[in-house]
Amino acid sequence: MATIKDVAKLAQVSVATVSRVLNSNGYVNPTTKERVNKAISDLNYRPNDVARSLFKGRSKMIALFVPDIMNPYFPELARAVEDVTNQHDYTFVLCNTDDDIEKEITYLNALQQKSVDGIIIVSSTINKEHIQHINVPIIALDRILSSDLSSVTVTNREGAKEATEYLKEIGCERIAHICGPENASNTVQRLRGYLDVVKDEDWFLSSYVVSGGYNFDKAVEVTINLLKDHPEVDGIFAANDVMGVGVMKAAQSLGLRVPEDLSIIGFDGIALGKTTSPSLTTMAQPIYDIGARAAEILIEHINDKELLRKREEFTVKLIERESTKVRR
Amino acid sequence: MATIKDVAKLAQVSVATVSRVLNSNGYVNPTTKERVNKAISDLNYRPNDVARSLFKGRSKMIALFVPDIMNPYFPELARAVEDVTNQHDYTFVLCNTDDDIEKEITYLNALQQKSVDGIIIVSSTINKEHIQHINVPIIALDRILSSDLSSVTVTNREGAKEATEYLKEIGCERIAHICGPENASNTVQRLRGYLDVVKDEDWFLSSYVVSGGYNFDKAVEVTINLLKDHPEVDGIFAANDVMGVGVMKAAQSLGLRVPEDLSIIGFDGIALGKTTSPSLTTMAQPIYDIGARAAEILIEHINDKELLRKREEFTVKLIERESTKVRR
DNA sequence: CTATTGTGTGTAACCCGTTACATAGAATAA
DNA sequence: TTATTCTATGTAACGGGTTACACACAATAG
Repeated sequence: MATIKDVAKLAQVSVATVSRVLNSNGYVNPTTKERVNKAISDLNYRPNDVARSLFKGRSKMIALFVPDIMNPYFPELARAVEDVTNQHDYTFVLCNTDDDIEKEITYLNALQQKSVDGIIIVSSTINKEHIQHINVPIIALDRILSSDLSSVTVTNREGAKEATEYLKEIGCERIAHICGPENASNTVQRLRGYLDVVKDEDWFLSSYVVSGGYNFDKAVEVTINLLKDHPEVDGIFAANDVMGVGVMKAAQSLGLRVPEDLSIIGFDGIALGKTTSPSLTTMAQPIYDIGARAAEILIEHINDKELLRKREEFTVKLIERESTKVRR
Repeated sequence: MATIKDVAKLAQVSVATVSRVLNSNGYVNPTTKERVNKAISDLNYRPNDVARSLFKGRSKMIALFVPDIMNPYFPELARAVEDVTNQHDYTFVLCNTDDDIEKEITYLNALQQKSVDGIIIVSSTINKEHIQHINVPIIALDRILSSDLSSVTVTNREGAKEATEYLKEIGCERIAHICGPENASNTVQRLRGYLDVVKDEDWFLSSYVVSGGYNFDKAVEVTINLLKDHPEVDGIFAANDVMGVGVMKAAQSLGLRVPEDLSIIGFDGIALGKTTSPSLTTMAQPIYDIGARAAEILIEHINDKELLRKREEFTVKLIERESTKVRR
């Protein structure tokens, strides 16, 4: 690979002049500039980003932490972050953390050593202390990690409330909830939204809430148990779509008709919900927009270290599909 | 951030000695070593990887090109590559190419400028010429890009043949095929496997093959048309699971029972196939293993520039689920 | 007892850019 | 006409590591 010295030699100028041409700063005589550009293209020269990074202390890389890219919520998020990242000439690094704090810390260190410019984090385990000594901008996504971090989230509680109310509206009289893992903040929010609607109903039982850990197989299993114990349940709000589809699978395996016998609503709005028969009604998040916005805010922080903390909250939107009865 | 000089000063040695301790090479007196290690931990020093990369000309980064991480086949692949990558202390860079050669070339250049150590590519557009002047090891995944590249693929043709034969065995008498996009090499292979079985059947019609572009919505659409034109079709081999689920959706929307009226088999073995009712019978690829193996071979190439080209082919395996009639 | 090898450490060049600073001629201002 | 500013370019330090080479002393060999 040609270096800036080779270009300088061929164009008969100093490396400083070549650098000026490359970065369009300082004075360069148009004739000289042309000579340098010719040398650059003749040698097919491309500046070494590593050397640049070393001097600048910045690497033009952005990392995204997700628990597991195999969870279908994350690919769209990752895609959004990558797209924005690329538009701004950053390179995108993906880190699967398994919500394992050890792995997260290892990544945090490795990325710092690589002078990564910023990190977007979806995590249930990282807290203020883990990141206080990190001098790279961090954005919390989907969940809030620390009071002094910018974040992009959604109206989990309100959305959950709306989902549950929707089930009531269409005529469900016993509504259960399959919630996520206890340690995730959005599990708590969505559960609260559900309880906001049902806790004062005379039919409400605490056993109408069971945890499916945001996991398909677990959701199938707990739903089967729930429906066996409580055949009166005619509506289920699943805290995410993966579990919503699990609930549908469970219902169908028990011979229940969806939505005639059981209405199901999910949360997230991932593509999976469109593939089932019947397709899944859901409270959809603008997943791509969330990821894109997080990346934009991160880049703002990178460009302006003094930028104040931002908190942005997207609203979720009901998508009526086939897993719920038609509104009367 | 502390530098090696700070450590050297604190430990009262030269930077060379610190470097020797860090890299465990050369002679270092045990006492000195201890002093250096103390200084390192006192300062919480971590070597700057950018400086290291500049000197070494290697960055400890590996990139994966996929058409689109939102296609559910790729997250598992990406996960595998990332896991292996991490085990060997590499950082994982994900690139969504949309099978757009412009984007691919842009990435190739950007990664070279970053001294990336190796690239794993899934692409239908990149060919020999695009990569001949690239001096970084490249592995072709899922599809073969160039005769001189190591690759990891699956037995597409044999798997397709087996899938089609399976439909025959369970009693299907008119078997159609929803194929992938024309430009993908595995589309061609899977189509050949299908034709190997059916081309000499007296019932076979060329209109039994339609393209669904590996896409859910497209597959739903073309299947509806196919089944309207050819109500005699009682078995469909979809070239991937996403389309297989689309076929199921189409069949159910037409009021057909699966598998009683129509048996459906997919290809890939992604998690999606387990979520539907009925669940999707498929020719499963060992997706994780494929990705992991590609990453391992890449690392072998990185460590040994003289390593000969390797061609590894994984076999696919029938997973009988509920979308096909039971074998008589 | 000298020659050789092993041990332990430091100096400085190198990787490849960027940029502060120096220099100098040309253009403009006073 | 002289002072000042603008234009144009070069030299060299710098970023933070790694390592070739030099040097010195200790241990072992002959």
